[in-house]
Amino acid sequence: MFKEEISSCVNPSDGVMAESDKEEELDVTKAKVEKVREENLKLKLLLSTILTDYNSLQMHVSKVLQQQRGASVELDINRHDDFGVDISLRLGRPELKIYQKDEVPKKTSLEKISERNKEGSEKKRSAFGLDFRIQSFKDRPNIDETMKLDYISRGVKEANAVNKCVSSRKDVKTARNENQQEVLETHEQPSLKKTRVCVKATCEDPLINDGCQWRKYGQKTAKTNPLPRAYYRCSMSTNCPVRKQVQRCGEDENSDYMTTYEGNHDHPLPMEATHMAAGTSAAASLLQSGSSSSASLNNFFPFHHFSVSTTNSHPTVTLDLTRPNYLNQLQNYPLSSSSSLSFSSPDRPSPSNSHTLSFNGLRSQAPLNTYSHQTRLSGQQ
DNA sequence: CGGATTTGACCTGCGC
DNA sequence: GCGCAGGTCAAATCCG
Repeated sequence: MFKEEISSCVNPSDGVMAESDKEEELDVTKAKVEKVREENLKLKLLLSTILTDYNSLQMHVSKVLQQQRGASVELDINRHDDFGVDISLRLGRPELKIYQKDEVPKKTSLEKISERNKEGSEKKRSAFGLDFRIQSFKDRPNIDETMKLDYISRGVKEANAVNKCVSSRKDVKTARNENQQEVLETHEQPSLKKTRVCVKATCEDPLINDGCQWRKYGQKTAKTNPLPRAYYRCSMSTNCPVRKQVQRCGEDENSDYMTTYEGNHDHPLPMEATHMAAGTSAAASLLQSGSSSSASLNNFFPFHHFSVSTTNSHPTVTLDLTRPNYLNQLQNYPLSSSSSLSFSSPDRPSPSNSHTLSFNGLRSQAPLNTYSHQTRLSGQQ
C-alpha cells in the first residue's frame, strides 16, 4: 500500500520533465547572460566612442572660440546652414601661405624643389592644410545645443564605426602572432575589404596638413607610374595603424597629388582630420551597405563631386573636389540637399554595375580654395 | 643625439 | 609554381 502511494506520488516521467525544464531554464538564463554581456560590450564601445568624441570636441572648443573672436569675418564667409553648424574643409595652403604673383619672384622648378627640400618637415606640414572650422550657434538660438553636438558626433561615430572594420596588412599579420581571436574575427568578416581614402590635391607640396602627423617609412616607384609613391604612417600614436600614400599624378610641377589614406586611427583625431574621416567613412559605409542614401556624404563634402565604386579588391569612393558642385548648386539655388554620386561596383549584381544618385542641394558656402581635390575611398575608413 | 627621411632588400598577394 | 608588382622593413643617412 505504502509503496503504491509512493510510486503514485513520484512519477518518473515528472522527474524527467523537471530536469529538462531546469536545463531549458538554464539555457535561457545563459542566453540572457550572454545577451547582457554583449550589450555591455556594446555599451562599453559606445562609451569609448563618446569619450573620444567628447575629448576631441573639447580640445577644439577653445580653439574655435578663439577663431571666432579673431576671425569672425572669415567665419561668416564659411557659413553653413545645417543645424547651424558651419563646417568647412579646406585642402591646400592657408591664406597666409598663398603666394601673391607680384610678391614672389618666379623661380625655376628645380630651385623651388630644392628650397622645399630644405624646409623642415614641420614647415612642410603646415604649409598646406586641411582647414576645418565649426562656427558658433550664437546666431541660431532656436537650435538646441545637444542637437548640434549630436549632429557632429553622429558623423564622428559613423567614421569610428566603419573604421573599426579596417586593419592594415601588417596589423593582420601581427594579430596572427599575438591574438588568434582577433584573427578569427577578421576571418569571420571576409567580405569587409580594406578602406582607402584618396585625396587628390593640386598643390606644390604633397604633405597636406590633414590634422595628423605622418612619418615617412618608404618610397616606391610603381611600374605603371614612373613617379615615386611615398608611404607614410600616422605618428600621432605609437601603434596607430593608419597609413597614407602620396603619389604625384604627373611630372608637371602643378600636377595633382593623390593621397591615399588607409586604416583607422586608434587615438582621438583632431577636428580637421575627424571631418575628413567622417565623410569618407560615410562613403565607405554607403558602399558596403549598398545603400543608396548618399545624403550623409553630401553633408561632409557638399561642394564637390564624389563617386563611389569598387575595384577588384577595394570599394572606391571618388570625391572630385576639382569639380566643385557649388557652381551647379548656385545655379540651382535654392534647391535643397544635393550632390552627385556615382556608385559603381563590380561586386554588385546591378545590371549596369553602376548607380547614379543625384541629389541637388545647396549650401550657402562656396568652395574654400582654388586648389583641386579628389578623394577616392575604397573599403572602409 | 634623437627623430625623420632615404633607399635597397625583403615580403606578400595575385595573375598566369 | 613562378614571376611580377605593390607594400613594408630596417639600416644608413640626414638634419635640427
